[in-house]
Amino acid sequence: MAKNVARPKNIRFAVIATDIVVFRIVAGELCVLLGKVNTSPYFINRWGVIGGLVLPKETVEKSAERLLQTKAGIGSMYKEQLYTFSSVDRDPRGRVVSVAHLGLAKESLRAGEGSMDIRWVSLRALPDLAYDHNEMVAMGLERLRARIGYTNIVQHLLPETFTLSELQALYEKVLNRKLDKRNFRKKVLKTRMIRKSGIMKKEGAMRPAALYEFASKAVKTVQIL
Amino acid sequence: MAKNVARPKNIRFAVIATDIVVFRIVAGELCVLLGKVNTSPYFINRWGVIGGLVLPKETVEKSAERLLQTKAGIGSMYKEQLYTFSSVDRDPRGRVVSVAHLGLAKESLRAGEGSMDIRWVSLRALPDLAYDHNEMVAMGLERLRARIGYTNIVQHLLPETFTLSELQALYEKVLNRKLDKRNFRKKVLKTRMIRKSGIMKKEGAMRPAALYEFASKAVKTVQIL
DNA sequence: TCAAAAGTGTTGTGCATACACCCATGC
DNA sequence: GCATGGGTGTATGCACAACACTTTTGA
Repeated sequence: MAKNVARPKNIRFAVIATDIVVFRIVAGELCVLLGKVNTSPYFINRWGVIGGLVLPKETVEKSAERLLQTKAGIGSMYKEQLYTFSSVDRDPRGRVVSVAHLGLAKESLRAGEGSMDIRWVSLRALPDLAYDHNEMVAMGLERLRARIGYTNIVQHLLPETFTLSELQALYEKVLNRKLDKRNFRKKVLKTRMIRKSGIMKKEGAMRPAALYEFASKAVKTVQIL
Repeated sequence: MAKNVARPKNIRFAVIATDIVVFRIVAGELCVLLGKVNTSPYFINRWGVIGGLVLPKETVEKSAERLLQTKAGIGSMYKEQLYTFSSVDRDPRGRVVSVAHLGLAKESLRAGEGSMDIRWVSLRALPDLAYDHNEMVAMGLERLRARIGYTNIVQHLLPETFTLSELQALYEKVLNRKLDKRNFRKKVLKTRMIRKSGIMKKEGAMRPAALYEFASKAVKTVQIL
């Protein structure tokens, strides 16, 4: 290496944190998981995504998992790294570098029910969040939109079995636009990423719908849209 | 938030670092910038990508810029965040969380010339690197490959003006496969991401080639391949 | 006139889009 | 028999892949 640069006396000046932008469909709406933030005097009763400090003996991924568990009572879910936010003044209390994650939760999952401090909030009614969390949510949504077009990660927002109409509705929610039913079915079946479960869904006074399941739980890239 | 977790007595246990995987075409080969790593007794005379500690008053992006400047004498270049590596034992000396970046350098750029500690190394002859740097390089290459297919970032590997054959050769180097000349030209021109500069390149006993330039310096997403 | 790279079009095939009606069920 | 969502096919145009020869220049 060329030359040594002046080093700060204390090289451990920063705190490492992680934040998780968790999406989930709730009552037909694409929602994000928020928790109350109270870091007086800077943020009083604001909302923010779930996050917290990384511990000395855990990776940021493990930390994200632990924080979801302890702060929102959520078990395991699909997660991927999103972006690392390192603005010097992103936390008014001091230097905090946060590794943001994208998380996807199934509708069946229950989190923070009964708690006043944890809520699923529709993206169409997103408040001003603490810190740079609005930016994180925007980035998470952008990433989700991109990735459902070429991977099978939507499965993490769906139950084990689902109808094609439900799958299409989910794509439409995430992409925020209508899709053609026949073309959607052709495309999604052509990828072979889903297959018929063999079971039918009977519900109400309607023709029963075939229930499908994902062929592989591993994240795969396939051209869908 | 639900409950408080036990916090470590010193929450500032970690060091934040950044590493930059810089690609550049050198003599027709796709190369990556490496520097000598000597962290006795763990790594003696190994190679690794350029990196170092983030300072208290800089973002990781600024830090990457500074480190490239001071360690390799490189000015500004295109950079984007790649991934944050946080394995607990990725650095044998202690906990270091590193935010890796992807960098692209033009062939005209000179770095570390004359230094024994800085080298551009062909990807086809990549040695065992220090830390988790092989993983970083692999991830950087994967990202570059994906992104040249749908953005105009190749421009950062090219001089201001270039011929279509040079552009195609670059795509072939990065993707490591041959492309059809006529189809390549049609596709790349259809995106309108490049345009004729109006100048011709005369060289040797050959038909002169039209020189092209990028229409926009901003990173844009366009369907290319 | 030769060597070396630049430049250029057509055709077939498959894929995407647009679009509307019948089906199965429970009440 | 009606209301509700489930399920299906075709025609058209567009995009992509495969493919080979002529042009321009300097030596």
